[in-house]
Amino acid sequence: MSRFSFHCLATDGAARRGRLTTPHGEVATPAFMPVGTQATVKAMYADQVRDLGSDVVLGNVYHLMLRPGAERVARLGGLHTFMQWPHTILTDSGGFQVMSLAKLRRMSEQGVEFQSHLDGARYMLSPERSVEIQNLLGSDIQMQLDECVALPADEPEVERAMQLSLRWAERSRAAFHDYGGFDAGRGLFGIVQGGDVARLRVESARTLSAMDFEGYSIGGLAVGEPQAVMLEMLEITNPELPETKPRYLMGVGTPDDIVESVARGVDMFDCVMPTRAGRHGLAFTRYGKVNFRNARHAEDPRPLDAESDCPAARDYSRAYLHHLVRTKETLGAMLITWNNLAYYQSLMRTLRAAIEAGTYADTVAGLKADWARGDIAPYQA
RNA sequence: GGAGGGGUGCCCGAGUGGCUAAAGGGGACGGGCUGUAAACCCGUUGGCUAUGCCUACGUUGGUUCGAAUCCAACCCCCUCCA
Repeated sequence: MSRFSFHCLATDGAARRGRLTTPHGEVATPAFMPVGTQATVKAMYADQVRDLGSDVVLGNVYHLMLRPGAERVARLGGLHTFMQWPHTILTDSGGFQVMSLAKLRRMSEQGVEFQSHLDGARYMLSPERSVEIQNLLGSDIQMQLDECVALPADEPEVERAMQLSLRWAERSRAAFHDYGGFDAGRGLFGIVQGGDVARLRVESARTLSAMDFEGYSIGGLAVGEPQAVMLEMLEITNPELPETKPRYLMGVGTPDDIVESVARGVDMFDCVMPTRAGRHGLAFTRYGKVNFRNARHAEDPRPLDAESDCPAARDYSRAYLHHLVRTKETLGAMLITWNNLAYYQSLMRTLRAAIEAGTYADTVAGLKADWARGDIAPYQA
């Protein structure tokens, strides 16, 4: 079993090509990590997710503590065994639910009291309990409990949440040792907060850096602010983080967000975009987005992308995908999710190769030109 | 032949005198989705020479200041009885 480690293999400007090692394998960075909140990447087999080139998937403390319960997962052999994913797992601490379930929680210095969205039962999630749960699950890359604030927000509110997150970072760090995460060779990431306020971002990043985490997450972005603001925050934050540690931009994003963030030194991403949008009939391709609900696909016999390696894109007609989406058939969600994750992972391969080759800027320019060109011409029968 | 029930916008369906171009579904058309309370959510959906007018609740006629709503006749559909 290997311990958590990170090595930078190449750089191109601020962009970094790296390799992250965890007890469950290696992760090529920049990496996109599919979201598997409830111990499944929705509409996908674990083997498929792996075959597309995913080195990591996410799980979520909040959802898994409610069902099936962290202790139960531990009794069943841990999350890797439970969900048939023998590779690296990253877990979110529940910090995002502080924002997304704002109406169902109460904050205190001690932690967050959630009222379950399932049955109304009350659960106390402290920084210590979150780390305990992540270790019960057997997570390789763990997140401190933090408070994620939706933007726009007033500066005092952003600062309060950021300072609280720093205090929780210290408690999480201690708990990570107490619950055996460090000894097991796992990693714990501190989470930079500070909203859209440069001063707060810098203070958060510097304070966390001094705590010597295995990696650093950048949270509280893509939560309502324009992309330009997010990118500006990255430019301010990343130079304050240790060069020797991985940087994870939480919850981001669109293909464009990803290429721009990699250019600013981000190593890891996760986002529900490819999976959720896929279930909703929206495909991501090298020539932009394709909305399969639209009537124009109804009699188009062409595949989504004849040159793709993914069967979902290569072997099925657009007319069929349109039909499956229209009829809300499960297979439609499966195929488009499959295509989307295939596209995202191929994009990440492209970015990694470009950094190695030192051609990142040109490569991204080419990608953007293709996206801007849009979908292939309308079908003429 | 008799008794009862019913005909509403693309479809189903609510509405039983004015607040009704007509609830709610569905369908159709489009948009959104960023550490997943999301196989979900949100718009639009009669026409026009548009702060108004026209057409429209089976058909025709009537009552009324005003009718999808009340009355009459007729045409269809359903159930039961002969």
